[in-house]
Amino acid sequence: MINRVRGTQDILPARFTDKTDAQIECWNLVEQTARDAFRLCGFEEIRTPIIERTELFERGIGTETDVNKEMYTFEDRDGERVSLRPEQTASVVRACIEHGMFNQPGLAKLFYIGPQFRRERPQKGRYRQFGQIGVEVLGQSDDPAIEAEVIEMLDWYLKQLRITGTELLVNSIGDENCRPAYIERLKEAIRQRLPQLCGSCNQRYETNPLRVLDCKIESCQPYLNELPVITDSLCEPCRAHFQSFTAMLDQRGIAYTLAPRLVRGLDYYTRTAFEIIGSQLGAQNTIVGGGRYDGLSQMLGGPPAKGFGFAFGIERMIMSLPDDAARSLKQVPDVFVAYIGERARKHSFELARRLREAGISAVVDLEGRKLKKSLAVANSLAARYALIIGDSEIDSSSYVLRDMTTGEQRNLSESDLIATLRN
RNA sequence: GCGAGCAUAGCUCAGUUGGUUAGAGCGCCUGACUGUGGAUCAGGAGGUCGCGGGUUCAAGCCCCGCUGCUCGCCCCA
Repeated sequence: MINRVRGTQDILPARFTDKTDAQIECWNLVEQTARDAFRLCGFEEIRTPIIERTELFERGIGTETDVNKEMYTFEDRDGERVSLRPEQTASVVRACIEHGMFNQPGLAKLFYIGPQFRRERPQKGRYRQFGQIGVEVLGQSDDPAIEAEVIEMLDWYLKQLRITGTELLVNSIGDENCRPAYIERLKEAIRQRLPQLCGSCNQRYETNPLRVLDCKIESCQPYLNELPVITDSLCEPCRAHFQSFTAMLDQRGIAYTLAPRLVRGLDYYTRTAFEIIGSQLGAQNTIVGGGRYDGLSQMLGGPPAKGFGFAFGIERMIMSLPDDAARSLKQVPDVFVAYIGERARKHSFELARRLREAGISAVVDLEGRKLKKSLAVANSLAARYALIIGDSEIDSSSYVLRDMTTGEQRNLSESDLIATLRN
């Protein structure tokens, strides 16, 4: 017995599993709804390789972080270091640079859907291979209208999925002009409180002071509230940008909460950062994270370009879905064709082909079962109708169509049959 | 990287202070019903009790090691 590798999942038809984030119906719902919602706003799909040069991710993330330890990295036969993508923003920006997409007029408004890989300890809603959907807007403009539009689109998407009870948190984390000075002020303030703060806060004081701000430890909370917030330290352009952004959310009637302690860990993030949190999952309650990353293109060796985007994990989105979300999506055949005898069997295959040509999904018994067994299979597949064909049906060119819900049966000619099955 | 829990049929689980042939429900197969599913009834298949070692007259049960899974912590691009 060879099992799947740790932290990966098989996505099965719902009738084979109760685990919603392993049901193909849920995945299709989340993915298809995204494609539809994003297309309405003029976004175009992009697919990038799941394998990239390790350097691509190291540039943006830095080599010494333990993010690196969580990458699947290996040496290719020719000695090149490659990694399974741990995120996709860098890949999308790389593709834009590589194909000169910034040279087209207007913005590149892109979305992607696909697997990503992080070698973490698996736990609830967290896998080593996980699905992610993301949106990126790249180009020369950093107009806050881009941010408001993207968030409105995301809001619409969540509404389409009937996910409610979410909260939008927004913040500005400044840029290279105002953030360094703020970080110094923050470190100074943290230094005063180091003895009172928890162990990981003490560690983050050294490695990533901004992250102290979103420590979840209860005993740290009173001290965190005393720390200076970045919103008070923004330079004038950043302050104006953020004000304009929130004003646009107001105009669009999108509710939000100012979250001055919402931060991002990496250097290329600038200005607007946001998250959408849900009530479903306790401490791990972030459903969507996003923000502006104006520094990334240049960091990857491309032209100066502004960027804004978000991403979310598909498994976690599925867990936020209402319970009945995927029920209507179960794929059931329109008709199951059952036959009696060898002559009818041949006839069934031909008839099934004509039904399929008419756009009707038809499943024929391939096992030579008795009528009774065929109907039992039709029942377990939840087929809407069963078609019963025997010698007398062939001779009279009139087939028995059985409604599997009511048990009602009608005799129909082939053309009436097709008309009925098409609804 | 750290911690906790779990591992018995396809699935969900029971299995007494260690006792002889390891059970149930659901599902699956066959039949009652030679051309009618779901309901009922009768029968059947399916298990190296995760793996390896130890204790014992005797281990699914106790002990040790390993592996796997799950859930936390850390981290979260």
